[in-house]
Amino acid sequence: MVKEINTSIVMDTIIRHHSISRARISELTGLNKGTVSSLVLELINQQLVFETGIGASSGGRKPVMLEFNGDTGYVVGVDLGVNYILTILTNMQGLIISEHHEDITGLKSSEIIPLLVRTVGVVSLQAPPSPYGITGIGIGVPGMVDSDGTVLFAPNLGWTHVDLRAEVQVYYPQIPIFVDNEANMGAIGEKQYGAGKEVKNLIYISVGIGIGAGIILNNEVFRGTAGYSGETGHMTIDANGKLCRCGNLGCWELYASEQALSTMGKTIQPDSKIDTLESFIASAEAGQVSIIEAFEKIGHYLGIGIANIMNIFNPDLIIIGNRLTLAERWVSRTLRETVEQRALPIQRQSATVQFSDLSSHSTALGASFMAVSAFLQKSTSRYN
Amino acid sequence: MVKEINTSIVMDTIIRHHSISRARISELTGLNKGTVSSLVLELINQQLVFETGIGASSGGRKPVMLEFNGDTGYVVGVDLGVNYILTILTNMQGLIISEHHEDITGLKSSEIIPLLVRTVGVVSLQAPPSPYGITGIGIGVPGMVDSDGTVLFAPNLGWTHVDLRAEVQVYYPQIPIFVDNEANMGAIGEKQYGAGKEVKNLIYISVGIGIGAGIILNNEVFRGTAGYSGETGHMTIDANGKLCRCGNLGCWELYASEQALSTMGKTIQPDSKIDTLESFIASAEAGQVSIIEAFEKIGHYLGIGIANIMNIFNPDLIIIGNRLTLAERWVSRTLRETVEQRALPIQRQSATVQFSDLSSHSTALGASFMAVSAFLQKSTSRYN
DNA sequence: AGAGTTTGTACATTGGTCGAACAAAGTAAT
DNA sequence: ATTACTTTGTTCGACCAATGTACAAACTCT
Repeated sequence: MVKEINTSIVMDTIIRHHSISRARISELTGLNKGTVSSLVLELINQQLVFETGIGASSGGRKPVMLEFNGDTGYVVGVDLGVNYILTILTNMQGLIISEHHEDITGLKSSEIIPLLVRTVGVVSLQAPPSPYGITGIGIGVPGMVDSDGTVLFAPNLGWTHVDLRAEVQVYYPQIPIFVDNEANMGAIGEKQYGAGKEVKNLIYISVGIGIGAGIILNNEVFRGTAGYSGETGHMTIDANGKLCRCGNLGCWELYASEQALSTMGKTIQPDSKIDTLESFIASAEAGQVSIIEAFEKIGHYLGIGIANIMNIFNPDLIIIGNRLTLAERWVSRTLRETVEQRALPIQRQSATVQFSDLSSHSTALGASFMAVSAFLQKSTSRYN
Repeated sequence: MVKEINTSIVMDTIIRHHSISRARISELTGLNKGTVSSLVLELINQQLVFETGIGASSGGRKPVMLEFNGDTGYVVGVDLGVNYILTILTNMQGLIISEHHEDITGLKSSEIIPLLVRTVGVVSLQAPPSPYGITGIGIGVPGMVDSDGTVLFAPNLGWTHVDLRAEVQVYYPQIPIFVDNEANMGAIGEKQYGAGKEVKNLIYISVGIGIGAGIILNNEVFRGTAGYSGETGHMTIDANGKLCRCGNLGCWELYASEQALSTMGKTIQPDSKIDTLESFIASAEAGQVSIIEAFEKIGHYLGIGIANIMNIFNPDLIIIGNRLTLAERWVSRTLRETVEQRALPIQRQSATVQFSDLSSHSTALGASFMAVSAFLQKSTSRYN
């Protein structure tokens, strides 16, 4: 039991430092040299770690460097979007080995899951031979997910109470499957592989058709009591504002998402069929001032909500992800100006706001990391 | 190291169950009977626990019941308000032994600390003889406090960068002192002794002149990266609303605090000197409709912010504390109606909203508990 | 070449939990 | 009352895993 914890600590240290000697692990963790030696031996036997060679001396015997064996197994990460499925195969270090993109516009919900399973199959076949094979599948979904992997409500997919984990599990009975909200997965992705590596408290704001947030506090995802935290899109920012379909007035996402953009677009060009984000971007790139101004307005309103989040959480880092990052160029300035004006000075000092590092891969990478994390936990526990 | 953890577990179990046998502790914790026996023996020797007698048999030998010795020592909790100091002496179980209230309206900040120290002395003298004596002092302050116990900014006291802990420590060099934000202390108080006992995620909303929040997530206070979380009073709820002195527009506390009430009062009766909360309450009790409507409006706006907090955190419980609880009668209805209308249905299902259980003592009790908690941690650790 | 460093392993020691046995104290049925 | 069965709490040896010490190996520096 103590051993499990120590094994985890050693494993984490090796992963974090990429290449490290036993002696240095002992220093960093405070564990005895002998203890480290024996734990490392077990990890090597499990093929989770290997010796890569001799390092540079610091005045004495040269150290034997250890590395995490990123290719000890592979995992699948799925970003199930409103109109696409992005499926990736990564090794244990988040290196993308294979990637598959599928458009699902117009598909019925009953067709989506089989297709999703098929894409998992496609990328899995690209996995090189490895000691552990495919060790897990993670899936990020645009909706509320409970702790059993059931999608309770995904408005933009039209799903209610779909037991996604169970349905996928049928096809892969042996492989652990993890389903979570797309914003949580995005937050995990950024924390692990993106801008949030060095950070304890980060909020990932997923701006697509609506707005959701993945909340990482003290290095762990905070899901709330029932798993429904992060519904920031329905935070009121205008007490007497527009009516949202949720019943509330002045919800943030009515002012600062693709849906807001679409509403603005209708005012600008009532009979145009410019409606997708891509088409707005094209117009902006072509220099259409009214569209650029629309983006700037979106940036402004994003800033208002972000200032709120700063004031409430005092995070290290706020990352803006999902589709609206495509418009960073036009929303960024007003966003930053608004945060500058509106957040408390003391909050601005400690927090950074930035757009996603991993661009469109945050969620898929986060999903794959959930599987990696579970695998490592199992492997370093006694009963595996 | 393992022993410390197990000792803590045993101690917690005893405290939580008030009266419990060794056998039952072993069952509940999963620890071996022999292990529990030996750990309990040490706790008894430390006078933290004692045997209270024989319990009821469940078909075999009668158990020896164990109880936490609440009177093994005493702690002081201070609620430093904007115009009062409330100082209490409690035993280790939060039982108030002595209480002292002091009005500080009009006092200069240089006079406050000596007075605070004096009140601590007054209540301390009421402590009965005990094995450990006064084991700690906790102080809740209406402002931002860093991890060193320095009050960085307390606008309503007019304090900037006051090293409160150090200044009090001078008078009590041997006693550990804990300084934290008043809302954090309130949240701790409610969690430990009030409505939040059974709950993992609770947000305590302190509504006084401004609004602050104490955030408890997964049973622990969440303070944010630099310790400035919970500044919910400056959450924008009206994007184009009134200008706040913080520089932002439409801050929550402009619409839902004593300061909001005071603003409304000026509109209702421009030349009246009815300005304090107490005078508004007196008017409402006298049946003055315009004042009652003002309270109802406050309730409405409180509801808007609370719905936001529900949507963001998905907590088990939201507790409204501090001065405005005095007006519960008039704000409660509109508050609940607004939350009902505005929070997502799924959030309302899992969360409860209520006014403070401990009325005006939440903060002082929370402050005293911080001291208790630190004492127990020290006592159950090896080096004490 | 010799002295001093650093790395990693070997082994006895130690702290602390666990399991099993057992004594003490009770209940329930005959 | 006697007997059988439960439950509680302690004792004691076994065992697991971390620690400290010693030491060999490998290296640097003078």
